[in-house]
This record gives sequence, C-alpha cells and structure tokens, in this order.
Amino acid sequence: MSPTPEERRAARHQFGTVASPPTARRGPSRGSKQPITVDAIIDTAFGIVAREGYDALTMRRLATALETGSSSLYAHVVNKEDLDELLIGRLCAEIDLPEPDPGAWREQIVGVCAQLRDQYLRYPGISQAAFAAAPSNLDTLRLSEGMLAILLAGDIAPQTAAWAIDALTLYVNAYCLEASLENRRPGRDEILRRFAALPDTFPQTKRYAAELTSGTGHDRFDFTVRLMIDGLV
Amino acid sequence: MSPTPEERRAARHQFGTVASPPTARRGPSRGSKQPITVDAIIDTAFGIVAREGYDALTMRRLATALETGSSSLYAHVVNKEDLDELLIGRLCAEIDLPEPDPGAWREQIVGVCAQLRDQYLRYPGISQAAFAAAPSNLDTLRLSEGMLAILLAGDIAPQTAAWAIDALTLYVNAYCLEASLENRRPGRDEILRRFAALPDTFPQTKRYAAELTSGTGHDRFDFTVRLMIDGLV
DNA sequence: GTATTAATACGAGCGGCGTTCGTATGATGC
DNA sequence: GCATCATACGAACGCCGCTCGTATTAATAC
Repeated sequence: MSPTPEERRAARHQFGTVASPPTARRGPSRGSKQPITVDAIIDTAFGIVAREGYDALTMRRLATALETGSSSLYAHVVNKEDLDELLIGRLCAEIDLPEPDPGAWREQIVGVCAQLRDQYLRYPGISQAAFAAAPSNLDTLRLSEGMLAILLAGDIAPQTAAWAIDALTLYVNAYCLEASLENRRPGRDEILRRFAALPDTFPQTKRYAAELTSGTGHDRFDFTVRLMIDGLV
Repeated sequence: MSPTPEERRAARHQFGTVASPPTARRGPSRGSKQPITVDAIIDTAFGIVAREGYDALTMRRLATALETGSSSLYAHVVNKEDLDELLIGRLCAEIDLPEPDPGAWREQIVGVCAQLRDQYLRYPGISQAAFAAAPSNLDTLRLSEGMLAILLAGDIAPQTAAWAIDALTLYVNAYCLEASLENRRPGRDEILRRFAALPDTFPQTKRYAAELTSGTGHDRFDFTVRLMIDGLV
C-alpha cells in the first residue's frame, strides 16, 4: 500500500522522505490522460494562484483545471490546509541560501528576505497560507536554519538571532499580504484627495499626506528590513 | 429616507457623521424584541469573536445570535467586509492616544502598540480583518494621526515617521494573527521533540532549539517593537 | 488464463458560506 | 382610514470543503 496523504504529510514534518519504494502504478488511467500526482497538483495550484490570486484557489477550481472531480484530490492531499502547506513548502524550497559570510551577514539576510518577498509576490495572496503554515515543516525549517546560520556567523547572540528571524519572516509575510490586497484599495491619488478633505482634527495626516502615501516599489520594505537588521548588535 | 448602509460607509471614510436626523423608528417590531441596529450588530459580533474566534463570525451565525435571519443584516451593513471594517474601526476607536510628550515618545509609541495588541488579542483572529481594512477609515486614521503626532514630537523626520507607523502596525497585525493561530499548532514540548529528531543537516536548529522556541508572554513582541523603535533617529 | 486484490478515480451529496430578491409587517403623515 | 415607506425576513442561488459508495484498472496469485 503506497503512503496515504496523511503519511506523506507526517514525513514532511518528522523525517526526510522515507523513500517509499516507487510502487508501480495501478488503477485507472483512462485514455491519454496522465495520472494525478502530488507534483501535478502543486504545479497546477501555483498556476491558478499566479494567474488569478490565492482566493481563486479552491479545491473544485483546482480539480477542474486537472480535468477531474474535487474528490479525487483527497487521495493525494489531506485537505486544503495540507495543500497550502505544500505550496509554502515548495516556495521555501526554492529560496537560495548563501554560504554564511561573517563579513556580509547583513547583505545576506536582506537578500534572503528579498527572495522570500519576491516569491510571495509572484503568487498574490499566498502569504495568507504562510501564516498558517506549521513551523515544523522541513522546507520552512531549512529556511530558518539558513537564516540562523547567517546571523550566527555575524556574531549575533543566539536568542537575538532567533527572535530576529521570527520578526523578519513575520514582517515579510505581512508586507506581502498587504501588497496582495492593494488592488482592492483606492489609488494613491484618491487617498490624497480624501486626506485633503479631512477635518482639522487630523492636522498631521493632512500636512504629511505625501509622506504617508509614499513608498513606491519596495522602499517601505527596504526601510523596515534595514530598520530591524541595523538594530541587531 | 434614512441612510442606506452604503451611505453610512461612505460617511466613515469621507466626513464626520452627517448626523442624520434620528428618524423615529418604523417598521415591524414583533413582540418584545428590540430592533436591530448597527451598534447591536457590532456588539453581538464582538461577543461571538471573543467567545469563539473570528472564523466563527459568519453572517448566519451573527443573525442567529440576534434572533433573526441573515438577510436582515444587510439592511444595516453593506456586506461582510463592511462588518469587518466596523469592527476594526471600533477597536481602533477605543485606543487611548496620549498627548505627545517629546521626552517620552518611545514609551508612548510602545504603549500605543501594546494597547493595539491587547485589543486584537481580546478578539482572536480579528487581525485577519485588520489587514483588509481600508486605510481611509476615520477611526483607523485617528490612530495613525495620533502615532504620527507622537513620533513628530520626538523629532523623527516625517518620512521616517510615516514608514515606521506602517511597519509597526503591520507587525502588530501579523503578531496577533500568528498568536491567534497558535492553538492549532503543536505545543512547545512537541516542537522541541521534533527539532531533536531532525537530521544533522539542521545543526543550528538542533543546537539552538531552546532559543528558537522561547518567548513566553510578549517577549518576542517587545523585542521586535523595541528593535524598530530604537532604530529611529 | 483466470480470479483476486490493491490502488486509483470520481459522481453525488452534505452542511455551510455570502448574498439577493420578493414579500410581509406595521408605525407614520395626510 | 389610507397610502407611504423604513424595516424585517424566508427562500433560494451559486459557491465552498469534504465524505462516501462505487466503478475502473493493473499487478499479482493461482
């Protein structure tokens, strides 16, 4: 009996893949349609999120894209939450972790955060899933292990390093989640107009409306990440 | 004609309440049941979230608690998103903003962040709604106005102050969102056990497992907020 | 060569969600 | 007394995640 989805999930949290013997395929494979695999599910899911955003990723929608029924997915994935974890896992797995260089730890950490940010932004809204992702997933642990190694090489105290990693990843998640919601909001011009129309009980907001609404590109992101990193010993 | 929910929402974003004349109540009011009002809806919603968490707050569930049908809510609230905004608005409205004291701006900002955190934590998961909340809501603007005033009094450059407020509120949101998901996760003991069972490709994680899983109470929160604030000029 | 068995696939259906629509209710102004 | 109109609400629509019973297929055992 090949591993159930539950067993696969457990393996992702506990040990490296048990390398279950690739049991020869059985079961129906009507016509030219290729069989459903976990990888195919993940690939298709990423496609949907990239094109239509995370909210469009439903089990039914995903099944339709795979030309099957939603119930078929549950033979490969425990539930939606499990699918989310698989997506976040793959995302983290693709982060390039540099060999720690004691003289360049700040740039290295900034680089990792930027990579993570760009991965999230490629798949709008997926950071929602990142918040729920369990901290014991092997792929996400690989990421924190790499960040920890960089900070330790930079002579940061272990406790400080651990909390800094938490703070940084939490901020990256939040920044990307907010960024993915930005299209639902009024544009900068509209906000400036509303700020100008505010009553005089909002003097600072009116006066510094430009500063409050500025931050094109990733200026705000860079500002905050640097703020945190420069504060480390 | 008394204001439609849409008009009420617009008022929250544009101008102070237009103080629509409190038209005497009309319509059915069968038996002793008191009429549905926006305030009653908000109060009941907070009760549900406080007791059962944000995910339990559905329009149907809310309507049931008010002893009515879900469709009745739409006479007072535009939609679920609007309800979320009302909740976040009230939450922000209850934050106590101190008179800016140039000599105590750090403590003042920390205090405001801690208040915000405690408000969010009182209603588990509600920070999900905070992410989506539009930045032009009057109650949330009052909060950022107050924080801006504190930072400016501390001689922080306007642009730095604006971005710092963004970073701080984003972090508070993220921290509280993660905190509300914590009960779904394995406890600290279980995580330590898993870390110990990791392969040797995770040397730092294994060695500093204690540091990585520490941070009872709000230690991690305090660490990060101080990290950001101390980095300001 | 045939029967057995395990793996896979999937349609139908359950309960719940946000939201809309048509209609009923009843206090108010004339 | 009657028309008006804010208010209230049941029924239904199209989604959602998920489960269950069953059908299909390929490897295996005899």
